[in-house]
Amino acid sequence: MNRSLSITTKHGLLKTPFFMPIATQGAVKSLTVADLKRLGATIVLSNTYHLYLRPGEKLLNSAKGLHGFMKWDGPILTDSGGYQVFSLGAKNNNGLVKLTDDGVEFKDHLRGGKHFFTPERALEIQSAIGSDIRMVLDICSEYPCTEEKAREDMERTLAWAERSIEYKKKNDGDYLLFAIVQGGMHQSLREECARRLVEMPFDGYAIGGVSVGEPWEEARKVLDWVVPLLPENKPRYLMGVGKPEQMQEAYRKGIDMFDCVIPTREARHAKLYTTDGTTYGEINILNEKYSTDFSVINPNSKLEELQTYTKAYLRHLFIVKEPLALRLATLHNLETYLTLFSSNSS
RNA sequence: GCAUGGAUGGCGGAGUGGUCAAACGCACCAGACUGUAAAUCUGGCGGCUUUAUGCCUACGGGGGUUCGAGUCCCUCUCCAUGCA
Repeated sequence: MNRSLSITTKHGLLKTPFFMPIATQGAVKSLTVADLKRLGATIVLSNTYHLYLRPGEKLLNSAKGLHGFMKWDGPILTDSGGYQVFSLGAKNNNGLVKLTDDGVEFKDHLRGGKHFFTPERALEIQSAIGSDIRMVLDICSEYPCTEEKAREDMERTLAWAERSIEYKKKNDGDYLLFAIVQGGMHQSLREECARRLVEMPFDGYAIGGVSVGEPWEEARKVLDWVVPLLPENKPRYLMGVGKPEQMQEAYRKGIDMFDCVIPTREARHAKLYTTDGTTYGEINILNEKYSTDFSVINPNSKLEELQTYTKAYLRHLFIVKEPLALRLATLHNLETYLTLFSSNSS
């Protein structure tokens, strides 16, 4: 079953399934927009919290949004900052984040200043960014999480989803709004959350609260509980997952959209994700055995640099800390990730 | 030739009588990373042993003092600086 949907956005038509390279701060680290086009990226993901801190809404407004600023003319999806509540706060329990029913108070990680995000505020900032697909502010339960805490997070996520819908109705609504299913690793919560969200008129539904440290088996179960409850005709987005095989499995289970920091972050850490078109592998290019491996980085690449430069050369660039290493590795991993579904969807 | 100060692991550099196979860097080897506080973090890094609170060899060479020396003494070699 080759599930495929079309998603219409202000900046073009998207065809699922697809992977979204992550441009948290308005750039896919080490790449240009032209690189992204060459790689065949159709959409990028950016981040409300980070862009709110820098460059800030005011500048984004005068730059004609993130599209105008970074010169990407395709669709942009923005995460709401919900994940930063988790990664800056809940995950470390460092007092940077305080949750209430109304919203979340942050101490930002740069200057320590206080900020208050509500679901409405998160959408307001996303409007300054001008993203095509906007995520509701949610609460990502940590792993592991008691049922009691997961329910509290879920109830807030649901209430915030409702408020987000209201906000969209009252304001310029020329964008797609996605809800996020939470509920930890608890089947009843996940199912309840999905059912209640589906009753609200969202343009798409994401599954959040996975890839937070749980074994893949757990995430797989969440997919099995939630996906059947989501509407067939609306896009389903699995947030933050994952390894190539995990994404393909999730696609088979009915997921349409993916994002993950793995290809870009790990590229900068010298891990290369390889494929021969059917199977996937990982190599640490820093390993000594590549010091004399003069085979090219990827003979099947559509990028000239990847079928020219050798592995031994790339390893050398990493060792001497040449910035070109980060760029080549990032190009390589994204190419692998962006061709993940090219055989399934035709 | 005299005087003074040095000589420590691949390199730099701690250490002045025991808890030193030797801090900390660097280099090297390996691992981690899943809605990016991440060009980051973790581990290893004399030899042997599967492991170890294990054994062996080690702080320029040789000799000595001491229960015990990288640390104290004598001597040799080399290096640096100063004076002849």
